[in-house]
Amino acid sequence: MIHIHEAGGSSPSLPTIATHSRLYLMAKYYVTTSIPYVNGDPHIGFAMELLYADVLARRARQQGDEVIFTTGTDEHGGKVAEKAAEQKLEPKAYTDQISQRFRELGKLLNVSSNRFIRTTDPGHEQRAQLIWKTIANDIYKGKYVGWYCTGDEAFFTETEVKANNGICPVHKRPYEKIEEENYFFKLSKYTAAVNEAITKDEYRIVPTTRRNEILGMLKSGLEDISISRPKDKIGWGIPVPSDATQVMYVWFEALMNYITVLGYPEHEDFKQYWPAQVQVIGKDIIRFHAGVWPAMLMSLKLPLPHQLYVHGFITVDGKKMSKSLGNVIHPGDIIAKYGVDACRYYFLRHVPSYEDGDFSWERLEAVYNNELANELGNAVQRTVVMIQKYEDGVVGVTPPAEHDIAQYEAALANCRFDRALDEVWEQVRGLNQYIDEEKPWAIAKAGDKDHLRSVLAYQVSSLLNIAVLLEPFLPETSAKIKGIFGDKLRPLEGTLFPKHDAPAA
RNA sequence: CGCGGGGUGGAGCAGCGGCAGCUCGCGUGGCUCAUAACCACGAGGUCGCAGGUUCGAGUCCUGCCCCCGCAACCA
Repeated sequence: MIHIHEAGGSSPSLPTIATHSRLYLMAKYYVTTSIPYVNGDPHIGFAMELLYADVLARRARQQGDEVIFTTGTDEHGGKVAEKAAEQKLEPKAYTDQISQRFRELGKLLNVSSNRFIRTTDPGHEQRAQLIWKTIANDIYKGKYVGWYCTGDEAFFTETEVKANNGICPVHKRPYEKIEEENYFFKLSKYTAAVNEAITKDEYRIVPTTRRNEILGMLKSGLEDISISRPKDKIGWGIPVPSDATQVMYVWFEALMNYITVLGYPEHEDFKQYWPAQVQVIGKDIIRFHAGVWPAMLMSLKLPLPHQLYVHGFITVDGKKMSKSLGNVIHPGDIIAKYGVDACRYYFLRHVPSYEDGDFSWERLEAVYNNELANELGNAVQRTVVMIQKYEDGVVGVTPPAEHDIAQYEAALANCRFDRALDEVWEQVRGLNQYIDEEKPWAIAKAGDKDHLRSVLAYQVSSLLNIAVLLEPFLPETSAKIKGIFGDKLRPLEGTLFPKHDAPAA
C-alpha cells in the first residue's frame, strides 16, 4: 500500500467568467513537482517550484478538471546518511524531521498539493522494486571504473583527476582506480526514441532554450548509467531485488515517485491520471527528467508526460544563495511580514518564468506597495467606498466581463506565469484609468443615477473578473475580492494590502 | 575550439529586419472616489566592442570582450 497524505487542499472554486468562452470537458489532470533531496532545510528555490505547480493545479480545478498534485521528498543516499550521522540520528529519524519541514512549507505557501510522497514510504519501496523487475530486460551487471579518493570517500571524474595531475589537492594523495560491480540501465538503447519524442513535442519541454539544451545532449547519445551501489558502501537505499549486496542508486529510484505515488501499476489513480500533464522541475535536474526518466518510461512501456516545465534559480541581491554567505531567504520570513499572497505574487510575477531571477527585500517592498497596495488594493478600496457613498452599499447587477483572456490563457499554457500576471495587471490598470475617465464622483454630483449605477457595476464586474484570473495565483486575495462584491457589499475590516512604512530588515 | 544562457535609459525587463518600448524610480501637471493612493505628460538609451550583409540591424552573419550556469554518478 502506498501512503497517501492529504494536504490542505482548498475547495475548488467554480469558474464564473473564465469558462463561458469555451466548452471545457472535465478531465483528469496530474501535475508534479520534483521531490527535493532532504540534505537541508527548504528555501525559496523549492518554494517557487511549489508555487508554479500550484498555479497549474488551481487553474485546472478552476476549469473543472479533477486534479492530483503531488510533491514529496527524496530521502535515500549517501549524503543523507552522512547528515543523519552528523546529528547522531538514524537516517529515517533524520529524514522524518526534514521531510516534515517540506510538508509544512507547502501549507505555509497555501499550496494545494493533495499528495505527499516520501521515497522511504513502504509503498514506494515496494513499487520501486517491482519497477526494477519489470524492466529487468534493460538492466545488466557491469563494472564501474572510477577514480576514488579515500579521503573524500568519493569518486572523481576523469577530467578532474587529470586537472589535478592524479593527486587529490585536498588530501595530497593519489586517486585510486577502483572497479565496482554495479547494475546498469540501458539508457543508450532509448536515446533515439527519446530524441524523437522531444523533437516531435510529444514530450514537450518548455522553455525552448531548455528543449534545445537537452536535444544537444541527446545528439551525442546517452551512455548507459549505473543504477545501483554496493550496499557496504552506501547502505541507505532500496535493496535491489534478488541481490542483497546492492541498493538502488537514489536518482533512479527517486524518479519513479511520479508513478509510484499514483499506485503504479494496479491502482485506479494510476490508470486514470498517468501520463502527467505537466512536471515542474529546476534547471539543474533537466538531464534526469528529459533523458533518463523518459527512457525508464519507455522501458516500462508507459506513455511520457505531456510537458516538462523547467524553471530557473533565484539569486539574492544578485548573489547566489548560500549558507556560507548567510543570505538564505526562508519563505516564512517573507510571509510573516507581507503575507502569503504577496510572497506568491513576487515569485510568480517578478521572477522570470523562463530564466533565473533575483530576490531583494527592497524590490519586494516596492512591488508590494506599488502593485498590490496602490494599484489593486486601492482599486478595490475606491470602488467599495463609492458604492457605500453613492449607492448606500447596494451592489447592482453586474454585466459579464468582456475582456479577452486569450493572452492570459496562452501564457499559462506555456507556463509563463509572469506574463499571465502582466495580463491581469493590464486589467487592473485599465480599471483605474476607466475610473479616472468616467469620474463617478462627478456623475454623482450631477445626479445621473442610471449612468452612475452602470459605471459602478462595470467597476465591480471588472474586479470580479480580476478575482477569477487571480485565483490560481493569489487564492486568498481572490476570495477576499469575491467576498466583498457578493450579493451585497461586505467591505473588509481593513484594506486588501495594508501599506508598510518601514522596509523589512 | 566542451555545452548553454545573458550583456538594451539609474534598476528590472520586452522587442529579434522597417520611426527604441514597458514597469519601477525621477520631474511637471491634473483629479479628489480612494491605502499621500489614482490619471496624464515629460526628462533619461551612439541597444557590450569591432567589422560585415542589407535601401534599412538591438534585430541577420563573422570575430572579440565581459558576466552566469552546466560539464555524466553528489543528489
